[in-house]
This record gives sequence, C-alpha cells and structure tokens, in this order.
Amino acid sequence: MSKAGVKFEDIKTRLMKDEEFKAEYEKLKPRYDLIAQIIDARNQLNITQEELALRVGTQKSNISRFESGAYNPSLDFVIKVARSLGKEIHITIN
Amino acid sequence: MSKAGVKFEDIKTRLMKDEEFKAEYEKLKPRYDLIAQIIDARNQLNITQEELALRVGTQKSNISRFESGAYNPSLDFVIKVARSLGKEIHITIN
DNA sequence: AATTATGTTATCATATATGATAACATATGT
DNA sequence: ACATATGTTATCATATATGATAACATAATT
Repeated sequence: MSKAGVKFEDIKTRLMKDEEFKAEYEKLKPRYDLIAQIIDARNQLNITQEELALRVGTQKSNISRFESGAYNPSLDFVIKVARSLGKEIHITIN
Repeated sequence: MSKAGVKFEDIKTRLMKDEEFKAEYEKLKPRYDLIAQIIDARNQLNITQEELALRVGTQKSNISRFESGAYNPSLDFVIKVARSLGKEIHITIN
C-alpha cells in the first residue's frame, strides 16, 4: 500500500466507471443521434417547437421534453415527429 | 343515378379507404421493417425467442409480442433487442 | 404417437410515455 | 426597458409499454 500516488482500486473504480459510462453512452447514442437530426431538421425548416408541436398534434412543452432527451420515446412518436418535418425515417441494423 | 354499375360515391369511399390504408401503412412501415430485420437477424443466428429474451433480460412471451408487431415499442427496447443480437442500430431521417 | 422445443396468447401489476396546462426563463426585436 | 416570441420545467391524469407468469398451440425430434 503506497502512501502516496494513485491506488489501484481507485484506478479500477475509475476504469469501471469509464466502462459503465461507455456502455451507457453506446446504449443511448442512437437516441441522441436521432434527436440531434430532428433538431437539425427543425432548424433547417426554421420552425419553432410550437409549430412542430402543432403539426405533430401535441404541445410545445412535449416537443421540448423530447428534444431534451429527457425520456425514452416510442417508435411511433419519433416517426410522427420526423414525418411532421417532412422526413422519412430509416432504421437499419448491422 | 345509374341502376347498375359502380357509383362514384362508392369509388370515392374506396379510394378514401385506400388512402387511409396507405397512410396507415406508411406510418407503420418503419416499425414493421425494423421488426422484419430483427426476426431475420435472430434466424441468422439460429437462436430462439427464449434465448433472445434471456439476452435482453425479459421473457420469451415479450419477444413474441414484440415480433408480432402487436404494439408500439420504445426506442430503447428496440435498441436493446438489436444489440442483444450483436447488431448496432442506425436511424436516419431524410 | 409421445415427448420436447418453440412460439403464441391472455392476463395482471407496475413503470413510464404522452397529452395537457401553467408558470417560468430566456432570447429577440422594437 | 418593454413587449413578444421561443423554449424550459414542473405537475397531473391517462394511456400504454413492459415484466412476469401461466396456459395453450404448434412444430420438431425421437
């Protein structure tokens, strides 16, 4: 047990956290990527969250909530949003 | 109003239904396409719904329910399933 | 034909997504 | 600085996704 320096356990804990973080990130990435694309598309069209909400048939608060990534949306919801922006959604696995 | 033959209203109704059907189909298509890909992937790996359920951390009945398209799954759920099959999921809009 | 593996369907409990409203924060324009 | 537009956050009610178990159907294997 060295008095000074970094303890192995600490490193391990930290690496573990990095691993956990990475795994968590990988899991969330597709969702965040999609959200980014949708925000992009909305900005391209120069429409507000309120206008998008109108098209989708919901409230601006809900669009904000969605764009913030605060929860895990259903497939149909994201499809609805994308189509309200005049976009088709394509999902592939490989 | 012709006694015989097809009435315009009927055609209109039918076309309307076709439109509705088409719209409904277009809305559901991304979901069904994804499910088809996942069933494909599972078959490629030659694993059962039960094995997939095990990997996902759920029950075989739930995988069956999902593959049947009986409901509107969350993004995270489909991501989880795809990754349990060793696949990454890619979502793009355009 | 009998047994086993696989998939389906129904049902319940629980967690969470979604719609909705309102209050607030912040940016934008006059 | 004020007013307006835009986005955020909290909260509630309701619908629905999800986990779980069990009973059933059907296919596959011996």
